[in-house]
Amino acid sequence: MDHDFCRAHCTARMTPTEFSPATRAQLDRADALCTEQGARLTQQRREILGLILDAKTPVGAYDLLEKIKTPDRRPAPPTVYRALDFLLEHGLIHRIERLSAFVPCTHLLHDAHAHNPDHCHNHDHETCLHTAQFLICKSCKSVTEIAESSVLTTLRSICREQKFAMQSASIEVIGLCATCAAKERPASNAPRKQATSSPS
Amino acid sequence: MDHDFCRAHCTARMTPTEFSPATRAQLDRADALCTEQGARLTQQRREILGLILDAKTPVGAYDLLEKIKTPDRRPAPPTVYRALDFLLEHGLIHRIERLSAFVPCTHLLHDAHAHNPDHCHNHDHETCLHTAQFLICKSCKSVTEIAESSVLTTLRSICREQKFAMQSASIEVIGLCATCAAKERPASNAPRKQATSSPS
DNA sequence: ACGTGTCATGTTATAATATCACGTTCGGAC
DNA sequence: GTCCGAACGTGATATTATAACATGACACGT
Repeated sequence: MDHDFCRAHCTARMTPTEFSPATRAQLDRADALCTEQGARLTQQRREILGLILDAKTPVGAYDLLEKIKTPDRRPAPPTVYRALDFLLEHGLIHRIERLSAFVPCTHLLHDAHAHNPDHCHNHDHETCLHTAQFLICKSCKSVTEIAESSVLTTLRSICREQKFAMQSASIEVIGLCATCAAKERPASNAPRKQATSSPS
Repeated sequence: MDHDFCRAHCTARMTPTEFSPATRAQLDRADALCTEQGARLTQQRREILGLILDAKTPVGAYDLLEKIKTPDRRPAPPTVYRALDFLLEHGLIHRIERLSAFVPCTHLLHDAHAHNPDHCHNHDHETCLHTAQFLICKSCKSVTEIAESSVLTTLRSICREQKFAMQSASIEVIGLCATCAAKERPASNAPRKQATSSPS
């Protein structure tokens, strides 16, 4: 049948998700990083990473699983988890523990000089420490990665004192982002009127 | 029947788990804290808290569920989760996100002057911020709560800058405790950075 | 005593997240 | 080509968490 014939030709898959040029640029950078580490950013891993890059909020494993389904292809959870493990190991994404969800690491998001190793204050690849800090909005689930190196420095010195061999750390601050905080307090006990309740 | 008669008397349950005097003292303090907050540390919550206090490492919800089972009584998950929610809300335990498990808050563990509110540098009850920092040993799962208030202060100021309304934070450092680190490195005198490339 | 409200608990089912085990395929080294 | 290890497919299952609704226990006013 035509169908089989077609599949025999397009050996593995239909063109997967199409990403925007900006996303593709980020993916290409990720690819370069992997190559440099002697790892392969396969099509599948690339697709998962692209979806995480494009999402505005953290994405769960099963969300990803849904998104990569096609009429031809119904991947199972391990497919996604394997890709996520790879991306985590290579420092391309972070896991937000509080949400059981994933976000891209900022060093992929910010512009193209990305490859200069010493612009990464927070990603100390020397010591294999892939660590970051997040502000997580309880209401809209948005996540902001912050890079306050002093926090990490402090933690490191505490660990040294205790002879604790630090490998990584997660710092997650829960609360309300500026936008949501404004919404949730329409006319609270605050003495001042806070205007500017701008709708999103 | 005898059985019904007995139950009518011992209204709710058999003596649940028996705790050591030390644990009981901690539970009594927890009880006092609750009362002060207008909350009730019921028998059930007390039992769950006692089990968490007695455990040497973080305890999972389903571990607790197993432990509170008796021939008479086969509680379901919500029973445990409700107790845990209560204990979390009242600042008696912490959740370790990385392990999906629970540990007692140190202010219950350390001695009996407990009730002086201002010895709690780290539990800013004024602002309802119940936050702590943990060192988690990957190998033995032991967890140490540390109280470095400067970390929290730094985070708070970052949040202020970004107009982020901080409600709580989890800081979890992963690595190897002194004991396990010694075990895992039988004879590494190498000053060079050792390629620990694929441990986990 | 009687309803009534509230907090705590019981019970059944199911959702959401994550891993195991085992077989197949793919890509590169030789 | 042959071989090997990494990557992937697949089915089953483990682990963690919550929804939805019913019951029990107790205080309070009447």
